[in-house]
Amino acid sequence: MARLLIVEDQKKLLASLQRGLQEEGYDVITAATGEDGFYQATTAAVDLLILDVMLPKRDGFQVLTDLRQQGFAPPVLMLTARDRVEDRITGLDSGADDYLVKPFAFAELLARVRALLRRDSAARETVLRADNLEVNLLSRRVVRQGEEIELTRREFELLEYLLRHKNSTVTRDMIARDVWKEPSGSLTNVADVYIKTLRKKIERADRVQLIHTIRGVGYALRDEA
Amino acid sequence: MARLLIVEDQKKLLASLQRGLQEEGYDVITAATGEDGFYQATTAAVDLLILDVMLPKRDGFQVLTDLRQQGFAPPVLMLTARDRVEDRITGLDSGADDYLVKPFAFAELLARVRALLRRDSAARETVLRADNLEVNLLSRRVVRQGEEIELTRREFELLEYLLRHKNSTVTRDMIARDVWKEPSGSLTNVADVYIKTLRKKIERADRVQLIHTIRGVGYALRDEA
DNA sequence: CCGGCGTATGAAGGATTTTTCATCGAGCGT
DNA sequence: ACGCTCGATGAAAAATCCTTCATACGCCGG
Repeated sequence: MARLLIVEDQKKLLASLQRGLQEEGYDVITAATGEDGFYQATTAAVDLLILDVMLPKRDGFQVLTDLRQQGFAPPVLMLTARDRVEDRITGLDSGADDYLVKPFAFAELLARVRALLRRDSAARETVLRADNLEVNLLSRRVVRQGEEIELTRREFELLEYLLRHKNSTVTRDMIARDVWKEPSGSLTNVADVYIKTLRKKIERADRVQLIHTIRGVGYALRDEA
Repeated sequence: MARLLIVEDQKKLLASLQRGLQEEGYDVITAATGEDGFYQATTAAVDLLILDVMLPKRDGFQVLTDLRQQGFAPPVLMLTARDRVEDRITGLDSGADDYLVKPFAFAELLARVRALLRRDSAARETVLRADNLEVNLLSRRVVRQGEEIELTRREFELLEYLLRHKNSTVTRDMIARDVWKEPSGSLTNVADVYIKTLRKKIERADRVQLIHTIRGVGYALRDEA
């Protein structure tokens, strides 16, 4: 589950936020000062930061500016008692993704947290699909029907190539050239062998055949959606 | 510049939003009904959708739900006169990324639009940098000073991890947990060994040291730009 | 039905990657 | 400066991945 960092100096509020968010299943870590918050944000692997503006020593705006400067990428939800429009604009422009004014309903905080995490993970997606097969090019994870499939580098590259040419036939020469980066007349049957291991891994329990043999030509990954 | 779609049935508000956003340099298209909004969102290449909730025929919630269903990915900012917490939660949970209650300050709308667009483009970024080192997460190619560097899977993942935590210290435990996906107290020094191979490959001819040892803590990839 | 061509398959060999281990060296506190 | 701890390093073992090869199978034309 996602890891949240809450930076808030009011003990009672901090405790109740932590408890509430943990009950929702989040992994919550906390800090009570701007300095500690900064430290935790840069050292723990945080998925979302909930940051109070009014903090002793270093205020939230400053912490956030410094973090973004450093390349801190996760979404940030600012909390504050200050309800002036200028404050909200300052917060957003110093790198916050959302801005919630105290007092707020916990349920709304939750909804905003969900929205921020949802977008963050959605935007990172670079996914190729066919049938119920999903290939994430960034995380390099392959999933079919909720089941994760482990592929080696070559297998992954071959599958990516087939997916990019979805519903059209690719010849062995094309594969040799583009996946193996070898001259046209590659003598061996490496590609055949890899097609086999791909089939074994991808078309196992699942009965829908994706990779079709085009006799005399090559292979085709078909998505009859 | 980014293209925004505004869906709003109040003519005067729509016109003033359009004008104001265009003055900021955005490419603005509009719709006055839920149906037209849905159509435009699915056919024009929209970077951000500003969506009113109260619309004739199909209301904003429904339009949004249908759009997300269809795979509509861009961020959505909902506008509404309804200020009940439940409405905001409904909006966020049906796929909105932000929710602004009328009447609002135009400057705040602008700040929220900036924040949404900023996050969206940042998350799509697929290149990590430090000094003159570039790591492309999609092609998995690593280049320093124009020279291509070949990394194995583990080396690449470790480097990516260090870069994602640029300018902060990562402990061996963090590396073990997040790169090797192993429980905390991993007994061996695999990470050390990989740090070494990374250093050898990345800090070769180039004299600028990137990976620093933080004695007693871990390692830090520093970018003193 | 048979032969021939093209594809599938199993297994082995080779190459690379990943991990372990033993030892060396460098920084830090006393 | 000494000793101790932590990190660096080289090399070898283990695991995995990639390629090759020999053979089996199946489709298609005659």
